[in-house]
Amino acid sequence: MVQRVLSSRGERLAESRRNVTSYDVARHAGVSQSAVSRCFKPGASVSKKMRERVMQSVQALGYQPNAIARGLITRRSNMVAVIVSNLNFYPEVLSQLSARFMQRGVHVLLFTLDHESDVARTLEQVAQYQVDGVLAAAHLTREQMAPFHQRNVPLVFYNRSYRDVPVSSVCCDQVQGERVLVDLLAQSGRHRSYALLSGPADSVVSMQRTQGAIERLHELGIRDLTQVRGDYSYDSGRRAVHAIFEQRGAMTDAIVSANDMMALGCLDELRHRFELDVPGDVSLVGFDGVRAAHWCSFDLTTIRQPVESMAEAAVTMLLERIDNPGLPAEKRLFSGVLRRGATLGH
Amino acid sequence: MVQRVLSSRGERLAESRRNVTSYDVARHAGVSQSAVSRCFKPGASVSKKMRERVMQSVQALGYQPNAIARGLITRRSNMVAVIVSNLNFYPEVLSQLSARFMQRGVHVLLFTLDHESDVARTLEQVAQYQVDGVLAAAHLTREQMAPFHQRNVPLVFYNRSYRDVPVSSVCCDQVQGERVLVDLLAQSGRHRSYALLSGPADSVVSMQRTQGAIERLHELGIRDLTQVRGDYSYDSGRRAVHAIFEQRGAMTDAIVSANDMMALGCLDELRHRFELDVPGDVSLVGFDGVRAAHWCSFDLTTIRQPVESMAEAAVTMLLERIDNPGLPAEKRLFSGVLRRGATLGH
DNA sequence: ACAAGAATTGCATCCGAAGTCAAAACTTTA
DNA sequence: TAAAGTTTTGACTTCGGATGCAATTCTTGT
Repeated sequence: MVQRVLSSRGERLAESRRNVTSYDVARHAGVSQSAVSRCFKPGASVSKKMRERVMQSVQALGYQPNAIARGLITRRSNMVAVIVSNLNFYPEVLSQLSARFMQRGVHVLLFTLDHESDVARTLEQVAQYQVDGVLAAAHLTREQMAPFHQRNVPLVFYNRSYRDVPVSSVCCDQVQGERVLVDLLAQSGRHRSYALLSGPADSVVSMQRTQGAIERLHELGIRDLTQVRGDYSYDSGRRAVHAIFEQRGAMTDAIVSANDMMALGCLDELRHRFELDVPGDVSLVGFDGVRAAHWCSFDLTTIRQPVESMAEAAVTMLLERIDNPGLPAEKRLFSGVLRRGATLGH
Repeated sequence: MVQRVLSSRGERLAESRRNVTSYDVARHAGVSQSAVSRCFKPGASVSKKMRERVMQSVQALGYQPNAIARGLITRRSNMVAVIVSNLNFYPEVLSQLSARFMQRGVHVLLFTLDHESDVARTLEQVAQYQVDGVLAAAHLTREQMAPFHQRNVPLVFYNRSYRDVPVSSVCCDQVQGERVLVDLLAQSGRHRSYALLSGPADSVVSMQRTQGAIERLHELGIRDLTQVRGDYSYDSGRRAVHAIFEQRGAMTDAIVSANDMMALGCLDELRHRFELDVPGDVSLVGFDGVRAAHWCSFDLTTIRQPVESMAEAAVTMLLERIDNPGLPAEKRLFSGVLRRGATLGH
């Protein structure tokens, strides 16, 4: 049957199954394969006549260069791996990153981690796909970074910095942001009792934020504070309110949440379950500056991460290092932008 | 200089720059390259002794098969393209899709479209990367699908269906969902005047929803309704309220929004700017079932898209068709799940 | 111990584009 | 118009792993 298809007129059919290759174009145009290849390379030495002839055949056959084959020989896949842990806050980040990479003709191989646990398996996959670079919004151990360094695959971290490892990163200054928030709380009302709501135990970002807050509270002479833990989600924010009030009765009148989602959960729970007034009875601050924080129902006081600038910086840093592997590691730290909402007593 | 590096002891250095290949492993283990390759192929004929020897060298050298090279010869990249238009509602979808693909060892090449406009350029890229399949949550014209059909690259649409084109899709039944909502509105209160808030003009989903609502309203003998248009965003929902009241005075007491985000915008604007009671003064329904719709501040009545089932179905359909290109196109339609919140008068 | 059969292994080739280098085709100059 | 110089072009090799097929090794039965 296949035989029959291939005979006589069958060439068409057979071709539609196979991909159109540069050889096909070459034959059609009556030139060599190299010539075709050169027509797709920007600065190559090709005469006008040649280029026209080739392009005509390209059009006629609907030829598309095979990026896989090209990647094999050039050792450049034009793909980067983007590794994100959870998509809670990251949808905004991811869409920024993706858009910016695409704009520069780089393709994104997406890896999502459910529990920051299957990192090892994921990294194996990343390595096999010969990506030109890795943008990680997830925690890697030093050992896990090693293969990339060895193979000269640049690695840029998003919102994870490693104090003692010379690796590039783009971060929002969690500590400073948290200090600003605490100062604001301290100034704006005389709060009797503070509660800190942190994120998951394995989140470095959460740890930094909580630490930053504690540090500043201590400096201000406030040592008496409740600490509870959530998982960054709205629901865990709601639950946290109960945990806080159980620990300290209704004393608590200032809550510092490690992110906006949990803060919104707190806010709703305070208002609707406890029928408390925010900011009348309790002051509340978050961190991130997610969309919902700006909604009229909430109007949360928070620190907005400059996602656009950070994404731009991360993308640029990575691409620069791909083009120039010699560049040293660099850590860029962005300040968050205070957004003063109505969740703060005065 | 390179010469010097290559001489004598330099082999090491040179190797660390280059990737470890199956040849390197073969040499190290004293076997042929084919043998190494076979050790990585599941059902291949390899003796225990051989496998052990090879794997030892693999460990020693830290060999990772090159997925690009493999893809070239097998014509299977093990990558699928996921094309999403905007990430408003899609973060949830995307994380579902990504997780499920990863789980099955398939890699996701992500393409995000800002304006559903640069589809053409994007598709070119997709074609060049030899993906095994395409999962599109964006609108393609028939001509844009053609190349994939020709090259036998399966294509599955997410929430876009094409009545007359035999192409696979997984959709939520927009029309039926909207009818349920309208029925609920009609039953639950005697509304004087309905307003329909639709999404962007080029969104097929929005069109279906709006049409579904209009159809059912007509069937119920309600012809007198206001129509305004938003862009799916919270802010456009807020603006829409003004537009509605400008058109019909304060007559309107039922708003049917084409998605949740805009509905939430309406809700906030109604309550906070207009100081109206929802559901006392105005009833409101959305569509999608996003997380925020469930938050206590809103408790929106909406139709939840069964994202998990839909993602699972889409992934399965695509992978099945990759493994078996003969499978016919199939359209799967999921019913939305009514979520009755507190935004409905009675 | 030896032939027949089954299981392994290695050789050679292929996938599709890119780059090297020498041959061929053009220009310029004397 | 021939020689020298410049630009284009094509033959051939390469990237790294997979696979058909022949050669080899290992079983098994007699």
